[in-house]
This record gives sequence, C-alpha cells and structure tokens, in this order.
Amino acid sequence: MTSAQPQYWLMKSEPAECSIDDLARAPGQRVPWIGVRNYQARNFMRDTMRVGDGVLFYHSSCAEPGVAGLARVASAAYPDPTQFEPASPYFDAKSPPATPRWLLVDVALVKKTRLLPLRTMRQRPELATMQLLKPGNRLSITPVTAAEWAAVTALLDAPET
DNA sequence: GCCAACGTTGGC
DNA sequence: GCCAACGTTGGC
Repeated sequence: MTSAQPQYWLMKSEPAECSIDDLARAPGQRVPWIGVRNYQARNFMRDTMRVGDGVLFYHSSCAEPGVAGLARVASAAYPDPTQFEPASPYFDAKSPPATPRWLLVDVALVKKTRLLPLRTMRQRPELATMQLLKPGNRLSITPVTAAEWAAVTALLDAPET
C-alpha cells in the first residue's frame, strides 16, 4: 500500500517569532520550522509527514490566537541547525552532532487567510474533535483529520458572521 | 502575571 | 524504574 492519502497538520508558531506575514515575506515564501524541542512533535515530522501535506498555520501565545493561513510541508525532515548554535535559544548542548536529536521540515505558504480565532473554533461543534481544542493540549504540531481540515477551510472561506 | 497541564530530569 | 521537583506551554 503505497498510495498516499492526503495528510493534514496544525502547526503552532508564535507570531513574534514567525507570523504568517513573515512566512509570506520569506525567500520562496518558505521557512525551516526551527525550534521544535518536543519528541512527539519531532516524531511527526520525522516519521509521518510527507512533502505536500496540508498545514494549518496557527498563531499561538499572542493577543489573538487562531489559524492565520494555509501552508504545506515542503521538505523531508532534516537536522535543525539551531540545536548546534550556542547563541540560539534553541541550542541543545546534549545533541550529538553525528546523530542530531532535533529535526525540522520546511513549510511553504499556500495562502494567508483571515484569522479564524481560537475562541470561534471552540464554538464550532464540527471542530470539537481537534487535538488543539483538547484540554491541556500543548503540542506544537498535531495531526488534523480530513474532516477537520474540510471544516476549517470551509469556515475560512465562509463570510465572516 | 497567573496557573493548569504535562513533559523532562535526576536522585534514589 | 519510580516519582517528586522543576520547567515550559499557552490561554486567559
């Protein structure tokens, strides 16, 4: 079974670090997803993501958290260079250079959308299954089902109410 | 700034 | 391998 079903993800980014506008201004409208230091999120990038997977680009830790755009996975996983940069906040002294602990993928812009606020998402029963909305969720990368993706993109396309 | 949730660390 | 302490996330 090699046929690839489309896969979808939600990826959190602090807009003070990299906003949807920063992504739109980046060379090739593409950025390396630096800074993931959680094994579960790393494993998603390393083991499950494929080039072309859909990404909900989510703004976290900001005044208006929510989905700010659509993107796609643009590379296979490769070592996150910031783990070896002592001046970086993402430096990890324990990561062996020969077998880097932390990986990343490149993410490319598909389109900036209007903001779909977290508070709105919480009100939509069709989104209730999203891992993002589960109590205590902190994972910065979570899988999104095809049904959830369809529901989110439908809300983004719908006129604001 | 608070705090709940939860992942990681390290002593034993 | 247990588990308490600690650190981080991230909404509010």
